[in-house]
Amino acid sequence: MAKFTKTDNCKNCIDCNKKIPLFQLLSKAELTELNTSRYEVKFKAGETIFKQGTSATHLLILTSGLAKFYVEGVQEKQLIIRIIKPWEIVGQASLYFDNRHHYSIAALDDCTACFIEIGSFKKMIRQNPSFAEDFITQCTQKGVFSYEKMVSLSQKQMHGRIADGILYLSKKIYESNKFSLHLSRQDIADLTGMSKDSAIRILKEFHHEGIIELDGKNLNVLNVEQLERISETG
Amino acid sequence: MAKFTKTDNCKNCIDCNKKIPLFQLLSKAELTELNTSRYEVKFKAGETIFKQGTSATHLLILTSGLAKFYVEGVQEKQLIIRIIKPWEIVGQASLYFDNRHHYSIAALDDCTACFIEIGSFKKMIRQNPSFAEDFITQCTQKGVFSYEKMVSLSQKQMHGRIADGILYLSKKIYESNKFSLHLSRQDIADLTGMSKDSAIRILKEFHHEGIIELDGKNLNVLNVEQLERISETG
DNA sequence: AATACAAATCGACATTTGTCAACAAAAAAC
DNA sequence: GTTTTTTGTTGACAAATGTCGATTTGTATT
Repeated sequence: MAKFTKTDNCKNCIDCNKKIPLFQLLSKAELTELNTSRYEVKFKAGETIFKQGTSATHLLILTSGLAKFYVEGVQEKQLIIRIIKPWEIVGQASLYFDNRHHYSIAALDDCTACFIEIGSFKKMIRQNPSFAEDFITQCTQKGVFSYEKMVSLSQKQMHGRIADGILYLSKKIYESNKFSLHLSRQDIADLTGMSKDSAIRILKEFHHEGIIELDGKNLNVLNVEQLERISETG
Repeated sequence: MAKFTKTDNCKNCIDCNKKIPLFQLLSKAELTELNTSRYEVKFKAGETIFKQGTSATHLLILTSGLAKFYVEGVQEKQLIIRIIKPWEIVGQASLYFDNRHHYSIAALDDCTACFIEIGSFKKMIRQNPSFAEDFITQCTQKGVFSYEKMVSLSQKQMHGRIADGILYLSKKIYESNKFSLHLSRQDIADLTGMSKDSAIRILKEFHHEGIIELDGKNLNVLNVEQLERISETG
């Protein structure tokens, strides 16, 4: 079980101000108010942070570590929608809907998570229009991202989907061509909607063709352009 | 080309009040203000209402007819995300993002469309917190819908996807077990992420098994429970 | 009614993808 | 350091799905 601990990552919401663009729109008084309702918990790699179907009372912000955001599909299969990085606000989907988590989140790494009570967050939305606007912007961006993901999952063949997955990790998550993966092969399969065996096969193929260099968890993208070409042609 | 016409469907935004829940949160003054920036256009079946990639200056509300909301994927293929009915507000995704349409909308039927200028809509969001909240609710609902769609597209086999498609049309769009389809077989394929030939095959199969009755465009869902079972098992 | 054209249908076949079993490698537990 | 367990890897095969061409049906036009 996760330990309930105060950490040094984020002593106070007023500090978060610097890390989270959305919070820069809040006054010091508002940040102080958010701070009173927040608490922080540490999770070990593999632990579940949010479980699909449970009730949603708090929003989540990671202050360290990485997590996977996934939905539980048919026959125990997971579909990883995206990877969660520090300073991203997670939980919008449940905010005004039915107060249920419609997805699960699990730590890929040792994580520190800050939880913000939904009520106080909603209050900010009501009283601070700029905050509301920025929040809506984030929701709509996620919408566009979803459409692209649907196209990838439903219209591209395995090579295209793996290319999309690698490009996503490289550009959006690790922001580097060379990185040490937090995902297992099964996770990569769940991210790209295929069987683990197929994911391994395509990764190996890319490796042999010199598009990537993959040794265990160490991934090095050698030819971004070709990955992008594969992504576009499907 | 679409004719620019005033119609009787929606003479005034103040009437829309009755049809669109979101608009019930607006004061008469606010509705009047929205009304000044709106205009109405008729589209014939097949015409494009929004084209992916063009700039988004207005939100759309159908006052009559049906339309398909789709993204243009790889190799000219379309992925139909959902069907648009009258009194639903469309265009959120572009509102605060980059003012581009990230999807296309085409009339499936003769349609009457009401266009609301984005600026005046944004003003309502800033000045009316309840309006903003309700709007956010809609965005988050769409998010949850997207996750379910991704699971359907990526984890279910053709039978499950066709079942999902039929259930969606029956429950959400036509709100009846028996209806006259506005979609072509190709559209059904684009909605469920498969080839036209495969869609036809599965539909025929369902027909022969007595799950549905399908004659041309006339669809009658005979066994909802079985469709739901097929949807769940994938 | 005759024609033209698009949509729907179907079977045969090719390709893609998943499954399974066996094994190797790595990590965790002892 | 050894054992156990998990994770990764591979090939052979089976199942799912797409493609193609031929044919039929339906719809619009003359």
